[in-house]
Amino acid sequence: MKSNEISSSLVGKGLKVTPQRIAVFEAILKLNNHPSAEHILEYIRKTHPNIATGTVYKVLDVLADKGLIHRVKTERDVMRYDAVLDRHHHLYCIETERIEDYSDKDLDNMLTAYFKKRGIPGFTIEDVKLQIVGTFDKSN
Amino acid sequence: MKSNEISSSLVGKGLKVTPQRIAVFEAILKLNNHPSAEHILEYIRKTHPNIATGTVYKVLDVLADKGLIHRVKTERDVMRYDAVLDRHHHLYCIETERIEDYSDKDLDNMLTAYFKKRGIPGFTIEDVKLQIVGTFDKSN
DNA sequence: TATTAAAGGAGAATTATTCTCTTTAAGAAA
DNA sequence: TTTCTTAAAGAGAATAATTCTCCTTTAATA
Repeated sequence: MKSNEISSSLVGKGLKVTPQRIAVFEAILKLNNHPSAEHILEYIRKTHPNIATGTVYKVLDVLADKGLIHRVKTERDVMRYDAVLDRHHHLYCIETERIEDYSDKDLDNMLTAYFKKRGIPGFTIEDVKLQIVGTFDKSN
Repeated sequence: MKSNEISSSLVGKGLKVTPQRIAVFEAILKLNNHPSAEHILEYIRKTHPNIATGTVYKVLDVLADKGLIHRVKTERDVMRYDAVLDRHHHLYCIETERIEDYSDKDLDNMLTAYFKKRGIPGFTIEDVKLQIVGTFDKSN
């Protein structure tokens, strides 16, 4: 995603385009392994040394609220972030703190069909996300 | 689960049985809607007014590490806890911070069969948990 | 009952995040 | 382009959850 595409998606959500917002968005795209706010800050400060910590948190919040990024949570860790590019689930490594995306169209279709047929009484489903917990093989 | 059963499960994990550990475990069982550390503290202090905050956190940590309870995370919220009684998933309400358990044997069987057949290259699956996001119907 | 390693208590410290208040600048309008 | 308005950014204090340190107590075992 290029800088002007980022601008468009901000405008599309009725948000003002600012250098800080573009920087945060670019950082999340670049740091593609679910960076924390701190990772993002560290990366951005290379090019924007004076950006305020609170600004990065505010930008992450507004981007997440508008659905441009996702908040990802770990069992132990602080909040982490994820650009919303396509539907995917997450692989969580028990041993390390590694998180990877996992996309699986067949799985999604199966789940959609399942819940369409069954539903959950008293609850309207918006989204179903899998947390697949386990370990990455040593060779990785 | 009675107090002596809690004791047995602690012993079974090689843990010493202490009044504090029993109190924390009992609180999680009693406060069955995924209490936070603060909820647990508040509840325990009724009967154990002098328990140290750090003790509760340490007990939660050791119970979770030994697999006697689960850590549950919300998108926005602090860590919350859950007694491990059976396999279940979670319903997250977008509008409120409500979290409910969702058990579904058929779903579990379907997922187990799916991943048994397909697997994930380079990853050994230990557990698959669903986060079902949506809204509870008004009548609830 | 004496021993000892594990666990608990107290409170300071840390860390991620939010808040408050002021200043700046993006985007709309003149 | 300049002006205006309001959203956004900056700075840093405040907060809240959690962890740490160090000392004391106690559960389990001999």
